[in-house]
Amino acid sequence: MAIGQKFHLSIHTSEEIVSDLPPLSRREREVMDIVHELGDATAARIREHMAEPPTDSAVRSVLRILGAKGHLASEYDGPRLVYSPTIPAQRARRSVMRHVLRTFFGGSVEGAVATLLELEDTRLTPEERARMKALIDQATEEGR
Amino acid sequence: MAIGQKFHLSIHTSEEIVSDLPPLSRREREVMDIVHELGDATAARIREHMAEPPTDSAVRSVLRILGAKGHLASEYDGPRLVYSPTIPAQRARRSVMRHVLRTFFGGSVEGAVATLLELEDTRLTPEERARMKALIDQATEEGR
DNA sequence: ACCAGATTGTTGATTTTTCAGCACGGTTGG
DNA sequence: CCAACCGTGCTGAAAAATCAACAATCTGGT
Repeated sequence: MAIGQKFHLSIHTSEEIVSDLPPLSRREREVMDIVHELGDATAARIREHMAEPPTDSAVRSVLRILGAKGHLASEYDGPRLVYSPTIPAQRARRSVMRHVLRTFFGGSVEGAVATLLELEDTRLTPEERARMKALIDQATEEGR
Repeated sequence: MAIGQKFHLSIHTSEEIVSDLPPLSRREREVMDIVHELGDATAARIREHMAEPPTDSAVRSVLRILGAKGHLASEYDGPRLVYSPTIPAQRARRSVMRHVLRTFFGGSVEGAVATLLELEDTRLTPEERARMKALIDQATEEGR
């Protein structure tokens, strides 16, 4: 992708309608996911997390493009660049949840919660359980 | 993509590790999402749901490729083909949730539930509320 | 039987994505 | 000082994805 080029504002594709940022290719999305998971990360660290990592320089290319597209911000930490999502984490979380809720659960919050609770590796402490119930009541109180 | 070709089993990219099916390109993912949302659908109906739909024949190309890749199954309903996901809905739901949970919520079920409940358009009936609380207790009882 | 319109699959050209090679700058330690 | 590294960004070539045009097939109505 020619870096300087104009992005004609569009579409999602899946998973997000991250505002009006250009859509992501496959590799780009993989990288974005990793950065979201890590919070922020260097090129090397990102590469470590890839299932079938290409060359180091290839990873950097993707990072540069993601920067140009406005999906990633970068900052120097000593000698090396650290990348992080431009979209605030909370907003990204909501956006993904909204999309998943709609696409896979027909909008049913209950269905989504049920699936979350049924995941094999779900372990709840009594505190979590209590807080979650409280959240449910609270949501209702607030007119939801 | 050459249709007859071998897919060397791999990776997700995001959103899912749908088993060992080949990964999805951007358009392909968009189409898959639509099919998941609709349950099943014809080419025309899928096209209607696209934000910036290409030609009808372009959509069909994608559908055919998704079929070849094993992501979609198709069946004739009278004159026309109806497409549906090969992966059972419940399995797809779990898979996506697992991915989102890990990528965006650091594995915190509580965090995910909180976001679900805070979505603007979340409206709960008293029954739903009650059932969700029951689900929480139930999950715990079952050693989770 | 025939036609108009709709549905499907194929092909090949164009655009995008993916990736490795290379060159440059900065750091470290011998 | 200068070699051996590490990190960075650019460039261009190979691979994949995207898409429209086309031809074939089927449907239903006249």
